[in-house]
This record gives sequence, structure tokens and C-alpha cells, in this order.
Amino acid sequence: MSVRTRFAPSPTGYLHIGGVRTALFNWLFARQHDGQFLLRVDDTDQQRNVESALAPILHGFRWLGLDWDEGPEVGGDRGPYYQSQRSELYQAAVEQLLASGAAYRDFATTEELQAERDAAKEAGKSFVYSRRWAAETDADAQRFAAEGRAGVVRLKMPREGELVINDLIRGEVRVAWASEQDHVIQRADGSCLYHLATVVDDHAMGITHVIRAEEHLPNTPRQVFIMQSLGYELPAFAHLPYVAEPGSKNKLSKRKLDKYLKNREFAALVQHGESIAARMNLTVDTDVFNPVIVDFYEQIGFLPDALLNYLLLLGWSLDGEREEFTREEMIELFSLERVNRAPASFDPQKLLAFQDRAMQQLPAKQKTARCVPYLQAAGLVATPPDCDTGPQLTKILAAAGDRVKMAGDVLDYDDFFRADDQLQYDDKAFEKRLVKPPAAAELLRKFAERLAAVDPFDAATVEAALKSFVEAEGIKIGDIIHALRVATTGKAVGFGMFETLEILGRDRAVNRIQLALAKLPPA
RNA sequence: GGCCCCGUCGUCUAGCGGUCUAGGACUCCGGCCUUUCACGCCGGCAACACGGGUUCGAGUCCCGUCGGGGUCACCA
Repeated sequence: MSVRTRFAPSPTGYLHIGGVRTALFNWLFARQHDGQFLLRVDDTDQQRNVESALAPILHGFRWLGLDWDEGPEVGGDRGPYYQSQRSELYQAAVEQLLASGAAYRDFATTEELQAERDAAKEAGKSFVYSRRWAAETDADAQRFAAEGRAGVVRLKMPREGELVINDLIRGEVRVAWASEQDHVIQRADGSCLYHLATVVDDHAMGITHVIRAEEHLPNTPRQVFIMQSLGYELPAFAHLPYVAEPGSKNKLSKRKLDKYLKNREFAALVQHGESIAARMNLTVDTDVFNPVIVDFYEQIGFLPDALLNYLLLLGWSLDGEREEFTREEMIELFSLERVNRAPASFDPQKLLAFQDRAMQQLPAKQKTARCVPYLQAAGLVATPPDCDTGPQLTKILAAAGDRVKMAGDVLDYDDFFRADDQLQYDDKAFEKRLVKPPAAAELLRKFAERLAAVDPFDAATVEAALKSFVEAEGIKIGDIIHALRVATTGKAVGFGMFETLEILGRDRAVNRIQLALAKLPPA
């Protein structure tokens, strides 16, 4: 039998990083076994705008390259893949459960139930529903209904014995049936609840391995009860630990951004992202522009493979030594047996390290292609790009090397794409390197003259020219190079000065020096 | 509080009774390189929660304690 796994997001409007890891493990497991990975939309609850709330999630999956064999937009022969469109199946299951006595109609009001709960608490005992308002017969049901009561359908859970779950990650988990409640599976309005729906769908869709986050572990007994009552074969279960907050063991949550911002590394990541967004004149929706949400990484130019590689290691390891895996290697080497049982904290720094490494290994051509859209978004490059943009950018990226850690970082080199008279100067650097040193202006003026005669105008020749200039003037290289950098790029930092000048070209370099000198206050 | 899960450096982890004076990675701290920044290189700090067993021998097995977390809906 072919392996079939699924990821069942509810349409929330964003893709959570923890969810992606769960999806990744499901995907890897399915791919490794030449099985199918499906996406199913768990929208049994509310939903208007399911489409718009689902779009970002599907977009995230596509960006990451986690393809699904069946599900929204791709179809499949076990559809529909939206739970809101599968009510008849649930209804049939409810009726079967009712008929076999595994479920009953219950007419208790919320208040009555609460009273029982309170009483149990008062008595220091755990709550066990009396089933007082359970309708054993149709006549009972009619009588209750006549009283104006609304009926729901509850599971008639066993109250003796225990359930043993053989979890692929956790091993044997034993739960006493007595600790379970008679969970509601169908509301008074006829709509069905998640537990019923997920079980019915997993069965109907032929899911063989339920790989999900551990917060579902406590839900498993009731689901197993439904499966058994319906005569379904049980799938294999694998409960993954959840992804925890940076530096804590609490579950990572989208809503606690403010709290995470107090974490230095996390805050640094956010700021880095914000600075990139700002340079693209992008007004960010702080609700989504958040390292807990996958979209964040796409926006600032992360490599999907780097994110995936990091996430893979968050809870799984091959041997404790090897950390880099290509997609193919992940598929080949992944195993549920080696998934850790304890929750793992999300570490922005380590994620960055993976991204950094992946970016360094990215072929120049691809790097260029990934950076172009950022320059376009910032209005620095035309759409489509002029024909000299590509070669120019490739040179810049080669010179920048590993300074460009994510595609959005290319905006650090915006000065190459601005007209000379549009250069923006870092005020502090301008002051420190050009205004303050008494000799700076004169040195720059003299060197500009030398520069105008350099031929060929390449890094090596420019370097030789500067070295001989420095020698002739009897100064240290540091006495002029900083001023030169600020004058030609407007910035205090950047990659190699000689590469910078070569890329700029003679005319622009000289022109920029003149413009900077002109901005200087009269001596 | 009930039920369940978990517990090796700050973080991610290796370790499946002896090869562990506990290994790797990220971070951090020194040093080197150097025109700034980044990279790189060299070196360093840093952990088996605790207590009992079992055993010739325990990070590794068992029990307990403590600690952390998840979950207890007519949410998913």
C-alpha cells in the first residue's frame, strides 16, 4: 500500500513556521516512500473568504517547493479537499455512530453541563457526564425537543480500560478511557466538529500516516474511538514536538511578536527585514511581516532551501555531525525514528547561518536573478532591466561576496544604481571622513586628478595608482581610502574600494569625488 | 487542578552500558588577516536537572523527586 500523508491547514491567512515544519516532515515522508502528500483545508468552523485566507498558505507551499499531489487547486480523485464541502460524509458517519450506539443525541444545556462540572470540582472529582439528557430513544429525543432543547451528538466514550497508542516518535502512549469525555461531534445546527471530520477524511482519503504536532496527542484517543467505532483501519501516528519560542519552551505563537521582540536575535532579524522593506518603500503588514510567518522570509529574499534545511534540523538529526542537505538528500535520509521527542526552540541566528551558507553556495547567475526584483521594487532598476543591468549586478554581487546574505541585502549597494548627483551621503560618515580631517579634501582633489588618468580602469591598476599616490604623499592608505569611499559611495562601509571604483568606472568615480568636494563647506 | 508529553553546553543536537577527562553546529569571547564591513583561519568558555536503585561499570536501564511544556470547547 502506498504511503499517503497530509497536512490540513485551517485557512487562517498565513503560514506558520511550525506548521511548515510539520508539513515538511509529512512531505519528506511521503516523497521518500514514493507516496502522496495531500493538502486538505480544515474549514469546518466559520468561513467566509476561505479562498483569500487560503491563498497565502498555498503561496507559501509553492514558494518552498513543497508540492502536493492532491488538494486545493490541483484536485485529485478523493476530493473535494475542503471540509466544508464534505458534510454529507460526516452526516453519514454520525448516523452510523448513532446506529451502533457509539454516539448519542444529547440535549443538555450549557448551564446544566456547567453545573455538573462545578459539582464534580466541588467534590474534588474529575468530571464525568451523567448522560442525564442523553436521548436513548427517538421518543426521548422528541420529548427533549418539545421542551425546547437543542440536541448535539456526543461520543459515548468507554469509561473503563485503557488505550495504547503506538506512536512512531513517542513509542507506547497509554491513556485511561476514564480520563476521556463524551466529546461533541455534531453541533445542534447539524455541522460537524473537527475530530469527526478529520477522522472521516483521513479514512476517505486513504491517509496511512498521521504526522502532526504533539498538541494533537491528547486528541488521539477520541479519534481512535471514532475510527474503531466506524470500523476503520487505524493509520500510523507520529506526534512531532512543537516548535518553541526563542530561548524558551513555550510553543511558538504568531500572536506573541511583541514578546519575542525582546529577544535580541529575534529583534535583529525583524529589524533587518524592516530595513529591507523600507528601502523598497514597502509598507509592511506587521501581522504578516513577522519571522513566525513564512511570508516574511520570502519578502526579504531568503532561499527556500535554506529555510527548509534549518527546519529539518529543528527536531531531526542524521548523526549530530552533518547539517547540510539538499532536497534530494533530505528525502533520502529523513526518518521519523530520528525525530527528537523534546520541543526545539526556534533560533533566528542559526537560521541566518543556514541562509548565509546557502547564499554563498548559490551560483552567480541565480544570485543575480534573485536580486533583480529587489532593485526593481526599490525603483533602482527598470522593468524589464536594461541590458547592462545584469552584467553590472553580477560584478557587484561578485565583489560583495558573502556580504549579501539574503537577496534583499543587494539594496546595500543602491549607490551603484543612482545617478551621481542623486547619491545619498551618510551624514556621520561624511562628517567624520571628509569634513573633519583637514587634509581630506586636498588629498581627494589630487587623487581625482590621478584617477582621471588611470588606464585601464580596473581594480588592479587603480590599486597601483592609489598605492603610489599614498607613497608620494607620504601618507597612510587609511588617510585617504575612507574619504574616498564616502565620496564615491556615500557610505562608510562597503566591499573592496578598488572593485568599487572599477565598477563605477572612471567618469562616475571622478565625477562623484568632484560632487562630494563641492558639498564640502568652504575651508 | 486532571490527563499526557518532555528534561545532554545559552540554542539545535550526537550519544542506543564500558571507546564520554561527553562529540559536532550556531551564538559568545580572545587572536590572526585587513582600506571599512563581511568572510575566512586559529584558539577558548560552556551541558548529562536531582536522588535512589540495577550493574564489575550509567548520560545511556528502572523508580521517585523536581522542573518545563502541551491539552482539557457545540476551535482547529
